[in-house]
Amino acid sequence: MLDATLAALADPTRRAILSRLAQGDARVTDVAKPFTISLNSVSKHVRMLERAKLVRRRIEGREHILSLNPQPLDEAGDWIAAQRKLWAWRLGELEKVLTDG
Amino acid sequence: MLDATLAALADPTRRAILSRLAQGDARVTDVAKPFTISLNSVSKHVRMLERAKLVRRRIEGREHILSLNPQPLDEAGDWIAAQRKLWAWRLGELEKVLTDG
DNA sequence: AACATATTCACCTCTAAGGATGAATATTGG
DNA sequence: CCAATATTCATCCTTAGAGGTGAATATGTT
Repeated sequence: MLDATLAALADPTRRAILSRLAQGDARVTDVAKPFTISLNSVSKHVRMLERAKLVRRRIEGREHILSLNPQPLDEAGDWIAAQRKLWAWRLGELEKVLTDG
Repeated sequence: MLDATLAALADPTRRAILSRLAQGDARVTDVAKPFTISLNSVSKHVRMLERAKLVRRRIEGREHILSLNPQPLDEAGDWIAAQRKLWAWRLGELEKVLTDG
């Protein structure tokens, strides 16, 4: 699942959509407002965020209300945190070898 | 810079390459060994990792030695951590409203 | 000089993503 | 019923990525 999550996060438009939703649930139109691109393009971005399960949609009449789902972000964060630790350890060992022995 | 970093991390082959390099510097050929795809394709993945500055290359004779650069990973990790906090806060507030208010 | 090794370059194919526009669908409000 | 609103569907264009193969380049070895 990391694939879809990280790919979804790689696009600045989608990150902006997520930031918007972090302030509260919103309709597709609301979310699209700040962008210069077409509503249709925003709709596609939203669909990708849904595919990555970062965003959920509930339909109320003709309005689609979007909300965040933190789970995939947690997973991605955990993976990166684990790598950070590994890398830091590895670079620390290297340092030891260079200075101490 | 987040764009390139997250896009680079979105591919499983590239994440595997990074994991390999976390165990120690290695040549392009070494890094390519576990994969069934061609050396050429791996070389291209390495180039993308370099573009994202996650990997550095030093040339020793005919060998290109690859090593990790943790900085972009730190930035990506920080962004995700910040979002996680924001989202958690937002969902916490929502919870309050639902139960208490 | 000749050969092997390490890596990239130049192309080609296929698929997916990002953008646009115009039409279709569903719902709400007079 | 009819018009406006909210959203997606269908289609098109362009660009980038992931994969492949074969040739080119550079270095090391005998």
